[in-house]
Amino acid sequence: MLKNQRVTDKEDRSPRPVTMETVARLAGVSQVTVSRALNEPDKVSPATLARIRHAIAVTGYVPNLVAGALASKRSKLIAALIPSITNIVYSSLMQHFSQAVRASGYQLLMSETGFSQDEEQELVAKLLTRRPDAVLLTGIRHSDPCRHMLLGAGIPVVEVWDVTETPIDTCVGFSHTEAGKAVAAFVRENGYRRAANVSAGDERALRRKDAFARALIEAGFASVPEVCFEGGASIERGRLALARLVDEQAFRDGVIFCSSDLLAHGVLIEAQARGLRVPEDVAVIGFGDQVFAAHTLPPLTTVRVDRALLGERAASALLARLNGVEVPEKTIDIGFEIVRRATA
Amino acid sequence: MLKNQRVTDKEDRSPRPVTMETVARLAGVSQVTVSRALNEPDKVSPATLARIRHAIAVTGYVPNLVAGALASKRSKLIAALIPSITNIVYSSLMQHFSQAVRASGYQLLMSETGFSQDEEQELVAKLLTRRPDAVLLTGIRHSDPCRHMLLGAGIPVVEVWDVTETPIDTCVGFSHTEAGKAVAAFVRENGYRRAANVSAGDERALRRKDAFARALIEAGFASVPEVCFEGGASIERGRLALARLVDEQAFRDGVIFCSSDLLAHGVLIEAQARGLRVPEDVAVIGFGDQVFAAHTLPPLTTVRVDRALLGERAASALLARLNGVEVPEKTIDIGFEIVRRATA
DNA sequence: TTGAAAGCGCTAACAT
DNA sequence: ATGTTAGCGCTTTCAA
Repeated sequence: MLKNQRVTDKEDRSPRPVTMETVARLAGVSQVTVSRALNEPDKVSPATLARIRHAIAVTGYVPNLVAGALASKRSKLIAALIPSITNIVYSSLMQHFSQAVRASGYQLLMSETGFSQDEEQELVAKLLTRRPDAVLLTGIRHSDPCRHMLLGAGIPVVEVWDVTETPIDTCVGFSHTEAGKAVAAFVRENGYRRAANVSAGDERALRRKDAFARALIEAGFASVPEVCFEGGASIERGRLALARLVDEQAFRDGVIFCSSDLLAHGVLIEAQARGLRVPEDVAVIGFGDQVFAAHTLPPLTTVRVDRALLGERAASALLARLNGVEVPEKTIDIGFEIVRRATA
Repeated sequence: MLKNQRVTDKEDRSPRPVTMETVARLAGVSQVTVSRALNEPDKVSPATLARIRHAIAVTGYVPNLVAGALASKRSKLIAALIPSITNIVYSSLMQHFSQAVRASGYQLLMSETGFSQDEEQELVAKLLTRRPDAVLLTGIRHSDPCRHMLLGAGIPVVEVWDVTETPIDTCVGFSHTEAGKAVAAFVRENGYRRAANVSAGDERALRRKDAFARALIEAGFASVPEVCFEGGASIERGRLALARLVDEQAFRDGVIFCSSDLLAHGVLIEAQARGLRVPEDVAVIGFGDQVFAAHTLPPLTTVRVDRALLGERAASALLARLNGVEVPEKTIDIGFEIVRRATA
């Protein structure tokens, strides 16, 4: 007998994974019943349910969602592409979005595009390989192959942080052109005669900047000097920007519109280092209304975008489509708001 | 004929997904050959390879990794658990880690624990459901069920940001106790007679704080007042902390050790708002050496931890084990470094 | 170099 | 309330 066993189990030294079948045998039911106990417990009698739960506890069974996803064609995965995970503007959006979709049982597969369309396209290809149930994209500019892949996948897509009449599927955000114009109007209403732009290399930031400058030029400003950086915003770059504006572009006084609060904070610090008074000598307007904006010296005037709302709206747009609900509006504009504090 | 077709395809209105089989038929080969063309192109003749590639382009075939993962028992997925995605300390670690593992074809499934062990445990359960090939955890404190699940999964695990003699599998980080002591030594060497702590509610931060205070008390300091916050660090809380220290704890002068650069920055701002000179009245030491630390006013003295190195080491520890390489050391200490600038 | 067959662990019909 | 059967779209043997 013993010998027989030895012969039987040969090289069988790989630990068999615990599957539904394992649990089923222990509970004295069939494998499907275990599946039901997990997915539709009401359809299983209390007695069997208890036996199955016990068997699960005893075996330490962990459901295999990759098998489940293959069989059901639903992965319960949402792919999300953001430009940069270290940029709080995007990471906090992900935080809210993630929370909202998790409540419906979805997990997030997140990747960074580094603000590159090519990278984004490659990542979309990689991500679709996991058969996500939906996709979140940042911005409305995407390569054609990217759009095609997404369209071909036939899954809900939401583009965030911007609005367009022609989204891939749905989009939720606000108009960056309008934001730039609104800040220009604010600047004029407050009697500034000179203005400058400081901007990071974000396509949307550039559109705000351009709209801002255009509106001011049209209103009679002689020129709107600017300092633009490739890549991300930082306090260091904000300091550098003011230095350049003052030292190289002869910017003496006026208001500076920054494409992010981080840059604005840098401008504030550099102004202080140079003994420039804010807002008397240089006024500063940020963008984003990050948590620290209310606590700089002086408190920062900025443009608020409700990122929590953005995340929730993006999630509910996707969840609605995943639940087969008809969504009337393809485009949701959550707007923005100028928060006046003390720097302008 | 036409009629026949109609009858044949009944209700067949669901678009058949493009599978390897689809590609195979178009290329005139069997399905396995397509699989080989994708995974081991050298084992396929150039001619067939070309036909297959053409067929893939024509059909827009997107490989199904969920099927692949089920069959191969390798998901090419790494699960990562961090306390908070909006904390740059963790998000930048993820950025580096992600880059390193992506180079080997792995994707990241990331979730936030919100500094909670219970949440972490729940997330581990959820994540294991996706059958990741490896797991990254933040810190060395985990619930017992969490450890069990991970051990049971039989996959490589790396714990980051801390070191211990008894990791679940491997760990890479540095000693927070040693960091606290080192800062205390720095404080004494520089002749400070009074010190305080400002800390966020991070278990590791608390250990640094305690080691710092203990070392100073042992060295004869009368007391080390402290302000601790539950939850994350912020500039606002840094400002509030200095206010409390001065207004409520009669902290008149000395050095303040902050558990993060963000808190330190807040202290700096509040000091300025109160007309306190830095470092003459209050000296400040941060933690993390974030990019902005060199650009505050004055530039911030802080403790540098090489997060890029941490991410890379964590990745290579995991990748080595995934490749079946024997890893001699279970624990990697990447150390830290006090960066002296102008605030202390 | 290529193919046939057998699963991976689950869910989706369809019985009973 | 429970079970049977048939896949999901791949990879892994093993043959040819």
